[in-house]
Amino acid sequence: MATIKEVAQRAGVSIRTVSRVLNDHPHVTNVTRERVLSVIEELNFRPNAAARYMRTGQSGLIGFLTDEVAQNVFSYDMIIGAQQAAWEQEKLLFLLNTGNDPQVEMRAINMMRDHQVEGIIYATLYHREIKRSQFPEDIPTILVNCFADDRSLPSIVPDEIGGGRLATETLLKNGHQRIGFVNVAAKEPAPLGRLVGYQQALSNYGIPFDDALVCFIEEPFEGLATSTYDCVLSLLQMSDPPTGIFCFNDLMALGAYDAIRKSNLRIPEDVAMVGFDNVEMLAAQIHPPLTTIELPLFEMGQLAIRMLLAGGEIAQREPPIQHIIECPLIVRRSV
Amino acid sequence: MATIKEVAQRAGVSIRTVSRVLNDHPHVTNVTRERVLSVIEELNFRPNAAARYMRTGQSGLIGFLTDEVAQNVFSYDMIIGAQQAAWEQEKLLFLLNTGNDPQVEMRAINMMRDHQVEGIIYATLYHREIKRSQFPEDIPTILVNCFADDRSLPSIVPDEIGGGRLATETLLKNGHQRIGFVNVAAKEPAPLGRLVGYQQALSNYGIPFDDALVCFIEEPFEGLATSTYDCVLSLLQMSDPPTGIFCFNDLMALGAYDAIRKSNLRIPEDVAMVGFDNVEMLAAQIHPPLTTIELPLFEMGQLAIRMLLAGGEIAQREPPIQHIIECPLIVRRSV
DNA sequence: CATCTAATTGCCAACGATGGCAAATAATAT
DNA sequence: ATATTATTTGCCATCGTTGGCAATTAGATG
Repeated sequence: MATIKEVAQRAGVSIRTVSRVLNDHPHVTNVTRERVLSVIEELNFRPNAAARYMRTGQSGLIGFLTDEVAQNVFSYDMIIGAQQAAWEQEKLLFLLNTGNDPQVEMRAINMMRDHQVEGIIYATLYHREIKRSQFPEDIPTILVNCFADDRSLPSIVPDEIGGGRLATETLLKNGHQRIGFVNVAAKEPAPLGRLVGYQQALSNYGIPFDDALVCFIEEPFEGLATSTYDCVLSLLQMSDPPTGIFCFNDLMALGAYDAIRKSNLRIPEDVAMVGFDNVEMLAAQIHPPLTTIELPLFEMGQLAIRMLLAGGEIAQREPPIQHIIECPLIVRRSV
Repeated sequence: MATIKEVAQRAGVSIRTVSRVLNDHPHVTNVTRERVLSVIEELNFRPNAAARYMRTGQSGLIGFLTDEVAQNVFSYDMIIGAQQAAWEQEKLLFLLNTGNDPQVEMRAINMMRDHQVEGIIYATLYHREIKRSQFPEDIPTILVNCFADDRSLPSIVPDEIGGGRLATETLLKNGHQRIGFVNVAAKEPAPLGRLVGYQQALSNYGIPFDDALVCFIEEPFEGLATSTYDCVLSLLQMSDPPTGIFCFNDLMALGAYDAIRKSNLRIPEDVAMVGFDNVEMLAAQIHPPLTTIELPLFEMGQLAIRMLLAGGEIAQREPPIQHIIECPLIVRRSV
């Protein structure tokens, strides 16, 4: 690999002059500049980023740490969004999935630090709280889909309550009065928040909350669709069954579809469905295509990088920004 | 961030001694070593990777380039496999998704080169041929799910023929004689290979090939499940309909499921199904769970990194290794 | 033609770490 | 005590790049 020294030699100038050309500094005659440029082309020279960092202190590197996000299809869009935003500013992204192992997490952060990342994004699969103390004080850090226990780090999280409300109101708006909600049992912001949204929507429409219409799927979540199937089946066997069902996520909606069909009911004529997450592969492909609330993962990843790179202005603001991202409705054909 | 110089100063030794401690070199008394170690701890010092690279030439960085892999849920496991293998050897992975834009691809490769990656993995979403000329000569490169036009780069691809054969034989072994194959129409290794495998399996069982049983879904592939739905429906309306169906991928199997149910047939009692890809979220969640052929993406990603890091031994072998990875059968309940 | 200013170019010291070699110190033998 | 060897430590150049400052060259003016 050619170095600036070789370029200088070949062009018959000093390395200082080459450096001037590289960094668009003044005080180089056009003829010299052209000559240098052509040698650069000829040798296919590119400045060494590590050496450049040594002088400038700018590594151009960002760490993207995830607990198990990268393992899960639901969330890959976040990484793409981040990568794209990084690309726009000529930054490179280190991807590291820790599997939510604190040991691995620590080593990972150390590795990132070794490589002088300009900042770290930490993204979680499930919306949850994390400990501030895991993260170094001296590296700008942005949280995605999670927030620090003491709120001392900027974070970007989805509006669970708003999403739950929007899903429910979508059904209400279409005339449904009895609305089932298949939730999960975890005490986390997503199930908790969406339930609040569900209740808010009902109350907005003056409909009393009936807890017989809400069921909670227990962990483990492996057979999520199957558990939902059972749950929806019993919901439909009530004396006064729901005509609309809101599922905690799209995968569960898949199980709900099966249960509804099993009960010889049609979607959306007999039972309307709204999901959550907008996993394209599922929601757009099942029959009928699922109306769902989008978790704007791409935008969240993108925003994270942009906030990070905005540096002083945004990332360092006190108190740190807690971004709550709206979750839009994606209308398909299940309502 | 502390430097080696500060550590040396604080410990009352020269930087050379600190360097010796850091790199486990001999000729340091235990008491000195302990003292240095404690200062390192105290200052939370970690050697600067860029500076270290400058002397050693080892960046510890690997570029993971994808065309659109990272955009697609089908392929995410590949990245995780790669990242995990890199982690094992203390390497960091740059993830860059180019969206299959040659311009972006070139810039991406340049950026990786700037950062002195020790190698590049290039992975494609669909199994296909790529041009050798896009890639630099002077950086070890390994292809995943694709191969170079002149076979001059090591590559790792799935055994499409074997997978197609295995899928078909799974149905044959279960007594099915009329087996439908819903393929896609592209002239690429995957559809072409799986069709060959399908034919081989039939011939192994002495069953004549009937092209009325094979259909080809045309691009665009957006409504893939829906197109498959139509296709399977007509397959089932034949005078001598198939009792087993092999789908090009799991998503299409989703459409096939709908068609089979629509025809008032049961899976697997009336019609057995085999998919391809083993997309957990689909295959394990639909009802009944889908028996499918696994595309071992995790292993492919892992192997790519391992080959790269094995360096001289494997990566540089002439002619370059063309790894063909077997696709195992995942038995669930649809056969 | 000498002088002065402006425009261009080059020398060199950093950045943080490593490793060859020399120097200093300690341990042993004479 | 001195000489010899083994052990431990330190000085310094180096990696590729940038930027301050000095040096050179060209151009303009008296």
